[in-house]
Amino acid sequence: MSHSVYGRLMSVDRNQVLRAAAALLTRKATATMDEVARAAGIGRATLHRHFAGRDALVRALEELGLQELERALDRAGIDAGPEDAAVRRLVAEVEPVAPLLSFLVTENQLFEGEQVNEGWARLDARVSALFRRGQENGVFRIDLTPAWLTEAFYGLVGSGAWAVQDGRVAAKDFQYMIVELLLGGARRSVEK
Amino acid sequence: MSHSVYGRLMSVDRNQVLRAAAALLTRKATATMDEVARAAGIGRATLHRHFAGRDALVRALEELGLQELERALDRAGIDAGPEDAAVRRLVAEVEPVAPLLSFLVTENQLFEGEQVNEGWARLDARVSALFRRGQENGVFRIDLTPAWLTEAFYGLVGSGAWAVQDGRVAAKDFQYMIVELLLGGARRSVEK
DNA sequence: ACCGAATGAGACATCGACGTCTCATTCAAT
DNA sequence: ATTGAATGAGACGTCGATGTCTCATTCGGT
Repeated sequence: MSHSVYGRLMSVDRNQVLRAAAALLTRKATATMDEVARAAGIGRATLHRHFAGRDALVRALEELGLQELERALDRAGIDAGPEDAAVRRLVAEVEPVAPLLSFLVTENQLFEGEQVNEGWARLDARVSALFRRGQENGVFRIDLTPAWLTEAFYGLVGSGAWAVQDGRVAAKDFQYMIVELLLGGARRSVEK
Repeated sequence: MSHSVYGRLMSVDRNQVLRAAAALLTRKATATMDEVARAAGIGRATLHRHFAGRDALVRALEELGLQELERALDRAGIDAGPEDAAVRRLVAEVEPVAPLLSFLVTENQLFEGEQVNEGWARLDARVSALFRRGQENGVFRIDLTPAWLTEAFYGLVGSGAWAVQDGRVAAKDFQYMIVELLLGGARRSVEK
């Protein structure tokens, strides 16, 4: 018997395949199943053996992304300390998942309300709660709704990921650019 | 002879078809040519008579979007007066085109550098120049590159459009939410 | 060295969307 | 009323991607 991680025989690392798929689909969202397979270094048939179809693959990616995002939220310690610092930590932790997040957000827009993974709601709730707490503690302005700040957070992370990908922004500046704009805005401020 | 606008016989208003297509594709980027035709109230055959194929349709939408964006830039009077006020006017003028802009930006990401309309470069240059001028005049912070501010501008406009579409943000708050976040950021400021 | 699971390569049928074409019909101009 | 352009509906054929299947091969465990 050669049982491994989940009690199943596995020569190809499911998680590694997902990584490769994420890396490719992040750059080319319309990539073929065949292209995904090649990118993962496996045959198309094998890819199908692990993921029933393109849908299943995307769902698995969604699951992976949500897990990593939740973990990023955990590591960032969203619920403790000054909220602006928490946002800093959040962006830092989210950076590695940024491209995947961007892909999934775009992909979700296509679903047009079919059946959205409830994980997104939980994620939104956590991020939104951070901004709300910051408002209650007088750290964030109250005229921008938590829902919008959450949305803007996703948007900026996505924009940042693409900007880095296209070389319009240096990878090392990713965190700084996003955090500074999200927290401080573009206008020159007397404080700080 | 029934010559009309551009010297051709036209029963269907080409521009109106483009509007309908934009409205639909904005919501459902993967819409079929048939769906687009139905949305425009015409037959699929007629749609093909006006736009050789899906590519041609998207290109036409790109052209339309670029024209409207350029006009929005013109109307906003980007080159005059305080730069922060100019950004306000810019967002206000861009709002009607926001969904289409969002669609085109996403669509362009798929092209993966094939042949991008040079119009985007011109647009980027104009917006970027606004931010740069603002920096030179001490209105905007200099630690955020104009390229990134431009990118963030697109991103926030897109996020805003989707947030409104999904009802997460009130349509009337669109401009305010974007402008305030882009200019002032989320952090509570002593000034203002 | 052996055995069986897992893989890779390819063949195959299917399906959806596309692009083209035909033909009857509508409609505006004359 | 007549004419011709333009449209709508539908029939095709085509193509790319998908999903399934088979079979030879590889590879790890024993």
